Amino acid sequence: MSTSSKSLSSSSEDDSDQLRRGPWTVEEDTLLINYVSHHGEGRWNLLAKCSGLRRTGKSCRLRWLNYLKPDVKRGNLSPQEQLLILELHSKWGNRWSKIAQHLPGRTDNEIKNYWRTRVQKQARVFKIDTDSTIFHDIIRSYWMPSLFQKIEEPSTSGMEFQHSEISQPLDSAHRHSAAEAPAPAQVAGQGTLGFSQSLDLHVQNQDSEPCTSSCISLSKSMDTSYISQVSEYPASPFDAMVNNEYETFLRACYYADNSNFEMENLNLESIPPAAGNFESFISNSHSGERNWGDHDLSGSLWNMDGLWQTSN
DNA sequence: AACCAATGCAACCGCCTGAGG
DNA sequence: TCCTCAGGCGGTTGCATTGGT
Repeated sequence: MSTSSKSLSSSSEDDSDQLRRGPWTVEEDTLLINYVSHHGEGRWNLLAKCSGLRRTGKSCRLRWLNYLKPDVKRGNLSPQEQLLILELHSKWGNRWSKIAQHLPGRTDNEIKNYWRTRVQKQARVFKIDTDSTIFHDIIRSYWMPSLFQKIEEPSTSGMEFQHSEISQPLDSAHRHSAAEAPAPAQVAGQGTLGFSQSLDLHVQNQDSEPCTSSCISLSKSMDTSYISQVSEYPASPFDAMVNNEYETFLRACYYADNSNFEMENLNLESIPPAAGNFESFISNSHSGERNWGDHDLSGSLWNMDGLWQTSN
């Protein structure tokens, strides 16, 4: 965003003692860039004093790191990056700077904004807490597979994924009967993230943690050295559910139209009537009350608009 | 065309941590 | 051990932009 057109929210040019606040001007950016190019990063308070900028050191640092630094990547987050954010957030929570370390060119601020504007928005739509296991499972069972779907589609991105077994049919895993289903520890990653996809990621390990589950193997333009391996997923909350309910939920997710597998398109209103409310569905499941289980989902699918429809 | 609400994002705030004296 | 300060981090705010009516 160009700051030159923005007006300063406070202070005036002739108020020389006052620190400037608000959007940065082109002149300020130029001053900062010139100073850093000659003296390097760091010692931000000194920089603020010596550069002629009437900004706090913190403000200078932030402007540099989030906007002016040459390797800052701009533009929309790729599906790969979104997937990585979701994955790493499930591992580390709101450790934005730590997450950002694994997305070259992306800043913690940008990732934080992405989370708040995109991910939390969905939680509001569902009227559930982003910290809830329900929401985490929606992400893993729906959003992340949709991103994988996008990644699989050619020419949607300059970056490519290498994921073994990713082309395996979506339903191959969850078609296991409850008896056949792997134990929760084994399901971790596959039972929650893809529930059907074995995402055996092979990533260089920065943290020397064992790479035990789905790890994303990024190639091409994304430097894999930045990607830490992802540790074990927590067991799916659905592991505790009545098997039939879990199975039914997975079926519902699977029948979603792959061509439009977008979190944004997930419309709980369009889910089969008895399961229109996710929370009640979950609670009913836990209480043993059947919900979708009584609903014949065969032949039902998500249409191109992400709306639930039945074939008859 | 005008208004309003929602959205996205840059920037700020306040707290925490670690280094140095 | 305590104090001070710079830098880092996560949370929050403010405003320009966008989309709908």
